[in-house]
Amino acid sequence: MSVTFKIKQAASTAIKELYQVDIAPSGVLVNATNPEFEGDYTVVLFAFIKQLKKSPEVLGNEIGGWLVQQHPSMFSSFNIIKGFLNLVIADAYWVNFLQEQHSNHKFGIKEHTGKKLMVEYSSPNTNKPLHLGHLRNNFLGWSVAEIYKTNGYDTVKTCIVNDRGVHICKSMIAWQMFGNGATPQSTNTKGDHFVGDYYVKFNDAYKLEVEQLIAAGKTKEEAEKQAPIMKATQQMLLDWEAGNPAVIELWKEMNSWVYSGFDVTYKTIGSDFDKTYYESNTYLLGKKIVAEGLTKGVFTQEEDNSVWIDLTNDGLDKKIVQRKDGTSVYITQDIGLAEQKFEEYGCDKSIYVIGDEQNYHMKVLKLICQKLQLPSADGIEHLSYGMVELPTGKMKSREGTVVDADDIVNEMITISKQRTEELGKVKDFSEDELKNLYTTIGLGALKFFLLRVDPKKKMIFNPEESIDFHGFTGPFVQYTYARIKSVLRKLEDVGSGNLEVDFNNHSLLKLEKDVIITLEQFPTVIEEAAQENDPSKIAIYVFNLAKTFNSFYVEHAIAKAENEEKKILRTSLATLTASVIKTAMHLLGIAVPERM
RNA sequence: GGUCUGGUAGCUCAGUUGGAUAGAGCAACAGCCUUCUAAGCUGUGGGUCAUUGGUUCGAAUCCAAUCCGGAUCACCA
Repeated sequence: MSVTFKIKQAASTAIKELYQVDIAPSGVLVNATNPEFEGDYTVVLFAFIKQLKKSPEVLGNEIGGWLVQQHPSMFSSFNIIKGFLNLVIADAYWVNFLQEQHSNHKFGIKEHTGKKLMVEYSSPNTNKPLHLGHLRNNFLGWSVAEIYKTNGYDTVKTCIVNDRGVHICKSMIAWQMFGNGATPQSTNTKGDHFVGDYYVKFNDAYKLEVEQLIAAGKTKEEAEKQAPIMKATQQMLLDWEAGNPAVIELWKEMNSWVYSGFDVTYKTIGSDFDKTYYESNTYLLGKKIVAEGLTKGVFTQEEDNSVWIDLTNDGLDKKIVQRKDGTSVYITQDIGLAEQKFEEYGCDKSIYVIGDEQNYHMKVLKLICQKLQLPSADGIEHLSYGMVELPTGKMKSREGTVVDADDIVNEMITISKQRTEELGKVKDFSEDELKNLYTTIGLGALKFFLLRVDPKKKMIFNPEESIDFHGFTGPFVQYTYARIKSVLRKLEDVGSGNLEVDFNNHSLLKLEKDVIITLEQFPTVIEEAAQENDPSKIAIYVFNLAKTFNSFYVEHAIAKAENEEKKILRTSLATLTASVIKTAMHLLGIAVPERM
């Protein structure tokens, strides 16, 4: 149980005992004490003065006095400034906390709750390679799943691959026209990039044809419709849907190239999935649900046989759920897939990691599922994230301003190699160890950078300046970890004592206490991160912890502490800090090196 | 136009259900390595929290209006 919650409880009890008034613990506001005043945590009294008809001073003295008297092991003293009751937590309390947790490698990790979470993330198209925006998606999805795992959930990570449709056919047509039988192997190109190149070639050829048609007197609209390459593409989609063997064969082959490319990228960045759904298998889903919805009266059928739902009473629009030819539309497929997922896994909650341009779609999806009273409905949550933009604006593939995922990952690894070599601290590492270290640091920097920002907000990526290895970054936290481990290794050599020293009357130094207070907040932060589907809470926390520890580290010696008692205390402090950093970074998908 | 969303230091971002003099990092400037890893630490400067009004003991936070961005409003996925 967290300190702040204990304070809330104690204050609630105090008010009940002193004034016979019921105030729930959650109704007590507890903040960290402002650094200029004495105290660790502060109870804000303003909310109670009206109800209890006492001045803040009297109230503070009575509650503060009661707390110190009733819980001497927790509160050592108090003071009142205006309506703020500042509480000093007893050093013995903090020391006790440290003694209990210092060797607990699972500090902050909760027991299994039996609840199940599904996270759908990544969801690539198979016509081009991944870019920076996909990385944000992948890192968020993986991290959120891990955060829930730590909160006691069983998790299922899924991916829906958008493997069919016009965009795929574009790459296929371009390959038929310009490929001359080339393959990723024959050109020594990564499969997803290989196919992506033909997607670009398609667009170039299409643009040219449209220009020629316009020059021949067509309107822009006519030209776009009549361009031969576009007509061929649409014909190919029809052939695909009709099951034309040659088209299906080509489609399978080109997709397999893309998957082999994706596999490499996923392996590097650490994305993995328990279940992959393919849209080519799910795009016909939902018909049964439409039929059920019609009998339930949730949907209505028009004269042309198309089926609709009217959401105007919910502040939304009318939505089509089935075309007049009886085929499903996007939203219907999603409803069908939601049901299929629920039937297969029965998760309590299902988080969709999807860009914020689909906010409306996701709102409609959940609402329709609720109206249909599908069991999956209430568990649907949209983890909506903002776009990654460049200083010059949005990334546009046409203008060549897309930051390719493989490129940026490689660049980060290269930079981390340079920095590491400049510093020259790991010259004794083997080739493999060095390679691992560069990857750990490079990916750490990239993941931390993309996860440290509130997912809901769009973010700006400046290739020159954004990637830094100092300050609020992954490598800063990794470095703090490596430095602690270095100290601990030295302590092992000389043999450190255990915690059997009597700390009852031990008084903590300011910087020691700062670290312990921060450590104690970790479990609460993990809970908040899950509640809000927000890994940035973890990133901000772990940076703050590393910073606080570093301030302590430069000021006070651990291995060469003033006396044995201090040495043991600080060793356990460092041990727990390292452990929390490791756990927290893991929640972000970031590894921590023993040395760097 | 309707709906949603954002505007905080030169730049990138924090800021819990309203709480004390609005915080970090980067950049700038000034310091700290014969002592546990300087990818570190300490300090300085830097703000009309878009604007205006309202709610109250108290507003960056809540409400209203205005200004400026972005997303969305497909029988595409």
